[in-house]
Amino acid sequence: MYFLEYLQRNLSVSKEDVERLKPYLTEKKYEKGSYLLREGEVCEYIFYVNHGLVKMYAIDEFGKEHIIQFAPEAWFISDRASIYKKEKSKYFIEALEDSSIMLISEQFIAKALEISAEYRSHNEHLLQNHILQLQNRIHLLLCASLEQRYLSFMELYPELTLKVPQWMIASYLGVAPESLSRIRKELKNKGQS
Amino acid sequence: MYFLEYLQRNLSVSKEDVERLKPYLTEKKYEKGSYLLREGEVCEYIFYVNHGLVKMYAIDEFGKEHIIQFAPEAWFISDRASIYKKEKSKYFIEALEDSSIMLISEQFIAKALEISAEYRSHNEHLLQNHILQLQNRIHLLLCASLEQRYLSFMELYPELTLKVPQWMIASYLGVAPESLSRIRKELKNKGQS
DNA sequence: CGTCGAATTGATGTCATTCAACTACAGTGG
DNA sequence: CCACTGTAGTTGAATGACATCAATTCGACG
Repeated sequence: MYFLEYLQRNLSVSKEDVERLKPYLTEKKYEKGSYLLREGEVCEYIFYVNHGLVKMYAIDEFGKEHIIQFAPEAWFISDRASIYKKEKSKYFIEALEDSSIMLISEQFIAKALEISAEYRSHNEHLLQNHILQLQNRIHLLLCASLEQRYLSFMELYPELTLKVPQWMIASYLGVAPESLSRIRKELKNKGQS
Repeated sequence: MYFLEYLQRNLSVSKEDVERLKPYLTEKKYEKGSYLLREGEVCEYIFYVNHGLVKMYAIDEFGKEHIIQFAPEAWFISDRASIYKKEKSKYFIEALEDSSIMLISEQFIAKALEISAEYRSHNEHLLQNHILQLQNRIHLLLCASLEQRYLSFMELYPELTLKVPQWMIASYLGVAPESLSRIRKELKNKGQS
């Protein structure tokens, strides 16, 4: 159970505590193409990717997909808006590969916050990090050229640059796949000259 | 002291606790056009707007301003990335009107977290809300047309639609002021017909 | 009334999108 | 083993949306 390893490594949670928390966790396998969350459902879990790869995306009024986030191994992903406000989600979360996912329920979080001061600060750390991520994304969308955004994508997700199809990266960056293709060509030429 | 009112109203913090926390707070007046934070400085505070109006923005490589957030009365604003990681900020925070700002130091937050379980959940609430805001912004930037973004700006900041100059709204939306002007014209025509 | 910044408008330019054609490659079934 | 199919990626041409530039109007304020 990779998530519990993660907990023990990062938080030095005792074995007894781990045992007490286990009932609030579920490990679930998802096949490639299956959904962790669908638009219109209320999100119930924070998902931790033990193994595999997952994307979260929205569909716009024209039926176009816009990728909000990727979550490779050891990342968290979730629609916090939906969990927090018990609203229907606007997003899909879908497995891009066969994946093993840890479903972290609200009860788990409540219990863990209660038991462990360390978990409290860890939870805050996660929230803070999420904010940094999102703020950085906004910064890039507002201030940076497509080229810069692509370069910083490769920094953020180096493993993914080769693994996921290019049209998904384009969707994440907010451009048409053809445009990304042209940018990559330019970058190649720059690199040579 | 409006922020303390806010605390007492939202958190039923006792008077004694308020007294204990006061030393970690500063109220400061900022004149229109003065800076709460400059690019390159490390942000030390969460700012709470007792009264007035404030904007946070970045300057891109061409010298263009991009507004990340507005904070009217009773809003919080800060560069959490800078506070949290003790990094130099990429942002400016500037008063758009003469403003009264509460400077909330990290010591304040640490103390309050220690003293009050209620403050802990309040703090989490703030972080969650910030995430919702940011995620919504990203959603709009990726999925929505300029027109939709403008409409949802007016929903989010109804007071500001008239108060702040249009070119700032354009900057917030990520377009040229001329483009926003044309969109507004279209909206007017639609409304009539 | 004159000045300055903001907003509008029109003309033009630029960049990304769209559409379509074509290549490359993987998987399928004869 | 080879055609058949579908998906991804590239490329070119046409289109469209927004940016830019310049001129003008509007409105607040001294």
